[in-house]
Amino acid sequence: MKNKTPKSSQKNPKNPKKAATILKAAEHIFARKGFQTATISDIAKKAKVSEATIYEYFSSKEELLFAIPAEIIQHYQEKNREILPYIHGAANKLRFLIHRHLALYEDNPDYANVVMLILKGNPNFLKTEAYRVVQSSARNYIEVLEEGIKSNEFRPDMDPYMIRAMIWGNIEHLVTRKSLLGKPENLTNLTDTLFNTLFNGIRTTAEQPPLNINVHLTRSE
Amino acid sequence: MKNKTPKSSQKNPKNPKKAATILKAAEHIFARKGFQTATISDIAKKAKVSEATIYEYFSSKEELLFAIPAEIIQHYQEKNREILPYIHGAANKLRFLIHRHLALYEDNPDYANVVMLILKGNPNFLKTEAYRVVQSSARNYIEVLEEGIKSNEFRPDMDPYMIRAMIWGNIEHLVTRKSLLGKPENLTNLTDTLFNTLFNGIRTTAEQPPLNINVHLTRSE
Amino acid sequence: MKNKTPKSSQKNPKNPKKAATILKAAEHIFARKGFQTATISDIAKKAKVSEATIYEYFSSKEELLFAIPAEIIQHYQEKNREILPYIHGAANKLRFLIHRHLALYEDNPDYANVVMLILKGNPNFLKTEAYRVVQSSARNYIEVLEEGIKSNEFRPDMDPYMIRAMIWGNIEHLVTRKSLLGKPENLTNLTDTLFNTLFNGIRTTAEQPPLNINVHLTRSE
Amino acid sequence: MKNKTPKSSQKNPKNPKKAATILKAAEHIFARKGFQTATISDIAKKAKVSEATIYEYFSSKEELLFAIPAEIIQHYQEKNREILPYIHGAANKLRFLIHRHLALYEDNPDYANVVMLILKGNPNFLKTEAYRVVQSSARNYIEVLEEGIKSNEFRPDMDPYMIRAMIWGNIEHLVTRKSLLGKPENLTNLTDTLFNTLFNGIRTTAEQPPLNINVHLTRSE
DNA sequence: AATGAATGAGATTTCATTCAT
DNA sequence: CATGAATGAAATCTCATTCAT
Repeated sequence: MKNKTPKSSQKNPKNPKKAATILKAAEHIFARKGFQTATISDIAKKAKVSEATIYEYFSSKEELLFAIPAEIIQHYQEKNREILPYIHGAANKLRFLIHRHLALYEDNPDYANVVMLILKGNPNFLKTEAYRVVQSSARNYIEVLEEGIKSNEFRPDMDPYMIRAMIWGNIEHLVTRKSLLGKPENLTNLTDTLFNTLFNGIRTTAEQPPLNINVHLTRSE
Repeated sequence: MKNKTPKSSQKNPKNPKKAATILKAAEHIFARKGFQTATISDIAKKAKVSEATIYEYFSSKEELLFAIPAEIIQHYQEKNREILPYIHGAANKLRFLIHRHLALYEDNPDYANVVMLILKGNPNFLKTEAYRVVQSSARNYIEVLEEGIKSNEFRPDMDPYMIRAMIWGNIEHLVTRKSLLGKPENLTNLTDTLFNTLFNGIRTTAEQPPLNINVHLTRSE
Repeated sequence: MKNKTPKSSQKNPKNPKKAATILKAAEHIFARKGFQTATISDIAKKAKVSEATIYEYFSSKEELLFAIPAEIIQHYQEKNREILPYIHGAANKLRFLIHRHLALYEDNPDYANVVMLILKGNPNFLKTEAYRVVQSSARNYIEVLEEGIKSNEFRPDMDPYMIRAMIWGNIEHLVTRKSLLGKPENLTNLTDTLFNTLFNGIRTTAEQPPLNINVHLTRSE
Repeated sequence: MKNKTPKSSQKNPKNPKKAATILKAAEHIFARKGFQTATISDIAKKAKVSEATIYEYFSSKEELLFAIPAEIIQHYQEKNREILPYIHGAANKLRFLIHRHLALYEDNPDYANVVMLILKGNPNFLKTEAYRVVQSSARNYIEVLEEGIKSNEFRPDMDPYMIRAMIWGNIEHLVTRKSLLGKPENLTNLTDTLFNTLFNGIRTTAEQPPLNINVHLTRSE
């Protein structure tokens, strides 16, 4: 007789405004308490709804967590796709992507916390629709980097995937530090440093063995 | 997050061998199940001791978690400190550090999992003794980078902290990917790619700063 | 067991057709899921009405359950009362009752499930109007059995209540088996077996010790 | 990472006495409140242990329920098997089984409640080990009935399975009535009524096969 | 008359942790 | 030293039920 129906992970958006309220509350609480420590009760209180109401909109605590990035990342990627074509040159595009990436986290510190401290460590997130969008936004980098190679702006021997890992890793490292230590107060300011370092490397130009050309002017006798 | 009275965080190492067994078991279990999902019972079973015995050696589940990196990171850093002086040139030292860093995670995949997916998201880890060692190992990078500036191997205008973030972030990004997706099968192989990119940047050589041409006009007698 | 204020147990039959639809749906769901496991939501879906509508017709889940037998048993008993007078002889009447009893469950397997697996275990059902009708239908048996005693068809020393318990128990046992195990595929076919066994007992006739009467004819001297 | 181990439904009998205490408490509470209405908390209070302790011994509320009949039915059946061989004649054996059956419930009214009102309606019970024993005890009846046919004590045309259904159903009907209505105060007293009715039927003796009268005419000398 | 939306009210279950032996 | 046994303390999640529209 027992017969659990496999709960539909898609709840009807009865009242989209309330869903958004709950999501914001969840983001706030998760960002401060972590996933396990945060309770549905905390979130319900913050959102000023009953706990049961949360379950009307999200079928589990984890689904609630995973729903947090969905909209923001979607919007982020759409805007990227919209603007990129207007930017000239792969290097400029790359700088733009880096800036956007940093701004995303700078403008949404709670979101940054949730992503860096909670979602990144949760393998189930990989199965999420939101993660699909993350992947698609990662492709931006690859496309721009390949464009730069074609246009001769970037070294042809570089591996776009490695470069992306470098950028992505750098950004996430900075964001995580900010989340945990508050240290790099401002993130977007670092856009140029990051870009320039990546673009030029750290080798001192002087290091490039200067060509010493000794020209001996000899007076012809 | 939860922050109970910190108890005697130093338990008598009654039987160091058993402590090590427990730690290995914990690493194994945590790596596979995550912190919350893993149970003391799981770990006890794996270590073939009773749950109560675990509490003889570690005063809480979280302390057990934090104890995992202690030894490995200590040993890692000591070896770094030991070898570094024998390496000539900041660039070579930097390459060495990157290699060691990648090897650390490559050689200890369970440890990598624990660090990337669990510890990084736990703010309490920052208060840990082990984290102190992590910080000290982070200083290696700064020292080497500063040495490189002094020795004119690296650009004087670069920010060592930013460069370190770049390297560190890149490495952790790669390691996390490997933990979650298994993707970069081999990590240490990437040492040179990472180093070279960082060293030379991605700008095509054609656009590199113009050669310095020193013209010495010598009057021939 | 739980016994909340009994509310207005008589709801206005706003739309009798809809009430019937809901009842059929409830019977279907309860029969398959049991009382606790079945949800109002399940029933609402099956009946294609909203959950709130169910509460327009039935004031609680339990009242809904108890409403299921009401009509069917009423109709069953009315028909019994109607036909019985036309049957000649207590034995024939008894056979008729058994047949009807078996047919009731055979023709309504969902109803059989609900009665055997759910209602029988619920003490609150005894306070129900429907149970009153069950009792009155039980009286049929008593009346017929007593008639049989009077008419000398049945042993005068038998206890009608015990006999009824025997019949009733036998039938319910068979029906329950069918509900749970599907085993006696056909129920009404068993009417005669049941009746004959009851009527004749299981003692072999040969077993009745033959009376040996020795008659000595003596010639008077 | 999530990885629920499929709980072993066999818990170590750490302390058999405590397990028995819990079982008795559960029987008591379930008998009075029904399965759903009874709470683990109720049972824990009655057994004077914590709720968690109950879960040390039984892995779920339902398993706790199913554990109730295990021992009692086992013991019941063992005793039956032990005594049966000493009884002479199928009829006597049958009377014995009926008596034992009634006594089982008479002597354990809480147990009777649990079986009649709760277990009988739970299809999962059929998958239970205890149910296996019930089945084996049901086989007693069949064996005795078949023996009676062979020995010519019982009619050869009777269906043992039907007869068993009759007895079993009758008994359960009486026990259920007693559980719900308290009505047949005494159960074992009914043994003979039940047996005799079954044995002789309810047909009036007048209609029974005519007596055999042997008349020996002897000529006196 | 019908229902979408909201929630009150708990119960089961899980573990980390303790303590007496 | 080691551990078997016991439990305190919550948290998630489920539904029957209500009410405003």
